[in-house]
Amino acid sequence: MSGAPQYKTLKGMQDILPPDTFLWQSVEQAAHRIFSAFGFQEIRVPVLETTSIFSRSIGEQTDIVEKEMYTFTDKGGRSVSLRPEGTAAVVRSFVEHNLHSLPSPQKFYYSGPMFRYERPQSGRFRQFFQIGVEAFSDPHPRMDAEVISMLGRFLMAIGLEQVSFQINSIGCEQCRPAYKDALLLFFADKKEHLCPDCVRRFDRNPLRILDCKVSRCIEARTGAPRITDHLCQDCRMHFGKLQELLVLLDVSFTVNPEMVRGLDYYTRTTFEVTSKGLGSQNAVAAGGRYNRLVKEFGGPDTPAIGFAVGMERIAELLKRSVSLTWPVPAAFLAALGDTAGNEVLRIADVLRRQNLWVEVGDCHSSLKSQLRRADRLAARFVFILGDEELRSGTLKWKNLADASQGEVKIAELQDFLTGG
RNA sequence: GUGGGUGUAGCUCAGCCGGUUAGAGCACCAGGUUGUGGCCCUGGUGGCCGCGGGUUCGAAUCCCGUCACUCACCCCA
Repeated sequence: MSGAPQYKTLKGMQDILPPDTFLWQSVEQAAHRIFSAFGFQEIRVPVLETTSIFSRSIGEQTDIVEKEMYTFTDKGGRSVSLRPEGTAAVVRSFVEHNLHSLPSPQKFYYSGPMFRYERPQSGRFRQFFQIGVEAFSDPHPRMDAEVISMLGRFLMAIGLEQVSFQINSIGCEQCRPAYKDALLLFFADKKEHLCPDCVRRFDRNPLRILDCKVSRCIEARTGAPRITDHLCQDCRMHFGKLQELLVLLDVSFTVNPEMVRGLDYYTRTTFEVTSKGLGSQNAVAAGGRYNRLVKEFGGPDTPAIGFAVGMERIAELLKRSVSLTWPVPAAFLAALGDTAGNEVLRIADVLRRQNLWVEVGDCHSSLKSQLRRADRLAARFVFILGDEELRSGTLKWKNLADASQGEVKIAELQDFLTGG
């Protein structure tokens, strides 16, 4: 064998291999099933977009835009970027194709790879997969509740129940500025008690001080004003109604006024689903309402709400509770000699047309080695075709699990396999 | 971008106070007489001991550098 491989995946990128891919498929199928029941339809958007689509929506000042995007100039001299998240591109598509003219509300889901140039760590990759949803045109908290409960149903469907929902409202353009001022006022004389990161946050994004993990910052922020106490009338009613509906829909949650989201475009409702035991990257899904983004993209004034779930993190959690299973062949056809080898190919073709997984042995290998291969694949049945069987038009069958065996006519093989 | 940890066979690891041809388990392949897998036995394939330099008679082992992986910070799904 060769030594160190010449080519490897880039840092932060990974191959998803069997049997993991089977797990991924089942998660994707569950998403399609659950989301469809809520009226969400799939949308597929490019992974590459004009850079400004992301910088404008996510926020020029955010880390994502400032230092984490895969941005380059294409051969036409345009600045393009691999998408660091899905919402911006879906909003672009919504506006570009006038999707507001579809029956309202317009509900979409998508899945695919996202890219951020970050230092990888547990649960964090440079290419990572998200399944996301976006619902447009409904400003009512009913839609917030629908989207959040759908996320809950999805996580339940895939068997992920040891998670906690946290919700918050970060207000709107009416009430958030005043809250920000209150926060700045509160921290103004406590600046020297804050960690260096938070001193920086004080100027750039004071809300972030609220979820700093440094103990002296936690101390410094006791008694800090809470966003939930500074919401305007409309935002407060919206948030209250949402909680009422979540209770009605049997979604258990906690209100976390200190939860801050990283993207600039959120208004009012934000939420996050976390799981213990994922290391520090413990969010498996997150989202929120963004009522101004469509308009900012040149579309009609359209409210919207969405979320994204992190596939790698979900898969990681599921791998601990579900044992990964490989699919097994329905039949392994062992043949002895050329004539039998040909016949077995013909039989395999007939069975495969019925979508049965059939493997064929090497007719020039010993029966022993063919059986060993069948055993390794854990085939449900082995069928043996040699000179004797060719003469009588039969096959010897063997059940590898209990070593039982018998005979079956070639013509009746299909019934044998599909009948029971 | 910052800090810690780790790099020996496909996988999990031993060897590491320097000393003969670098090991184990698992996995893989082949045999253990005629057309029967698993279990067992035997044999085999497979390592520039991450890479480069230094110290030394001699380096997987000590030193320096570098790269990769990993965890954490930052940030986030």
